[in-house]
Amino acid sequence: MSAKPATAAPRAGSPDPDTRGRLLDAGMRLFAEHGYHNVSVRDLCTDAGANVAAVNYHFGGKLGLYREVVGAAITAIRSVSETLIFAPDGVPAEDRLRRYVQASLPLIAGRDPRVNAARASWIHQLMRHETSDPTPIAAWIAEQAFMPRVEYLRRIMGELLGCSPNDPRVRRCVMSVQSQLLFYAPDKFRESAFKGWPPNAAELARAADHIAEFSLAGIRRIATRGPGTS
Amino acid sequence: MSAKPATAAPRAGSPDPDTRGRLLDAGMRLFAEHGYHNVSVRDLCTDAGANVAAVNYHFGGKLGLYREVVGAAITAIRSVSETLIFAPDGVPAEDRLRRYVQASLPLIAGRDPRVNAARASWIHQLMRHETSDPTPIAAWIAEQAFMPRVEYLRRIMGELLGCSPNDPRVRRCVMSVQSQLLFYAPDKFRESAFKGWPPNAAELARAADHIAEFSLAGIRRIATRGPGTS
DNA sequence: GCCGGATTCAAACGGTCGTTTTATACGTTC
DNA sequence: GAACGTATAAAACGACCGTTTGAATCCGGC
Repeated sequence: MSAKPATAAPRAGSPDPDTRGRLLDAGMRLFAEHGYHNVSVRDLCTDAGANVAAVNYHFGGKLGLYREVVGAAITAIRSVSETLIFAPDGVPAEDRLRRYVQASLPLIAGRDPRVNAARASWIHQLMRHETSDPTPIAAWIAEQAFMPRVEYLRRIMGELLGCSPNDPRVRRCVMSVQSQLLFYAPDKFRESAFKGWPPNAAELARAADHIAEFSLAGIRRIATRGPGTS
Repeated sequence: MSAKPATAAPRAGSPDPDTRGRLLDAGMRLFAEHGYHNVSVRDLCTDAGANVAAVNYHFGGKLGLYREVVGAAITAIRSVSETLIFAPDGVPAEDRLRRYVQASLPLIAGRDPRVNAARASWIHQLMRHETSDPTPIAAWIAEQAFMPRVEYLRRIMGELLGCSPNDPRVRRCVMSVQSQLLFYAPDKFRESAFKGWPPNAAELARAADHIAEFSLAGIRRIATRGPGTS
């Protein structure tokens, strides 16, 4: 399978669109679908039309390919966060929360038509796999892909509650919102066990509206109670 | 050729406290910890001090042992639901929801001192594994262990919202509450990625209080909006 | 032509997997 | 004591795993 010249260095600046690229693509799809541990090197190479040895040659091993693919997904999700989820500080906190919820939910569920569906929900499917079966890079994924959005939510929540972002109520309200959103991440168990799952795009929009209003009311209620302990 | 001894009762009334019982015990601990796919028959037999062939002899295979162990856990969790989580219909709906949340959370997190910690959080750890890597009995687990509590929550929610349990708002409020609770299920990813996780018993009690008040306010807010669509 | 590095390939490595086979010991019942 | 069903034990089965090997192939530069 050689129709490409592939002039100079293999990984430095060269385009190298052949085997290496197809392996990255296959890794993105298969790892998201089945998780790191449930995809074999032979699966990847068959899908990419490459030889079994290609993964070791180009990435130094299965984990090397995983690392690279996760890195690409992280930069993708961070740029999506900046453009679609976050809003300038001038916007009222309530509206920023609504936007956060409305934009996050289709992204988490992998159904945002504006972005490559695979690339968008990728990191969430992947984190769900890490949840029960962590790889060596689990902490790195959390720090790079997850924490920026949590920090953003914490700032909003501090404003809504009228307290420091370090108040324990902030943390608990952040978890309340975030847990409702993550509930919609692709989930093989719910898909196979519950009828009507996953929800379609229209239902997803209604769910986002529900989560925003439900949570804003909850936050207002928590704000009326004194600062909590711990 | 023999997966089951045909004639006499190998499982019914016979004491058989030896290998078979130790395998069930090992299965309960190891499957909950690592999930079905990440525990090998040799792990189980080593832990139980049995021969590799014992699993096939007593349970007809690895899946047979899993089935039996899950069945025991399901009857355990259902009896716990009856005694600790549910309340009679006479109790006001708000109080029933509070009780549901307060009792569920330590159970889901595996930190209820009143019940065998392993047996209690068992089914939740297990469902988390099924989430990313389902076994053939995933749907059965959901139906037997999960749906009864969801149905109970739906009745409460119908009362609180003042509408039929079939109103779509009921379903969405149930998911809002349930997602906040399930967020606290044992989770290797969060453990390895976030400091301060998992929360201790005191923080867990505060979290339950937070979830109850947060959710009750959210529900009251949703109740003021007309019946939703879908 | 030929060289040298980059890439691909078929084959095999050692290892673990779930399961099966074969043989041996134990406890009853005849 | 012989026969029989039950239970455990050691060894092996075929399949798959991630990785490595070593030879074959390509291609620009000499």
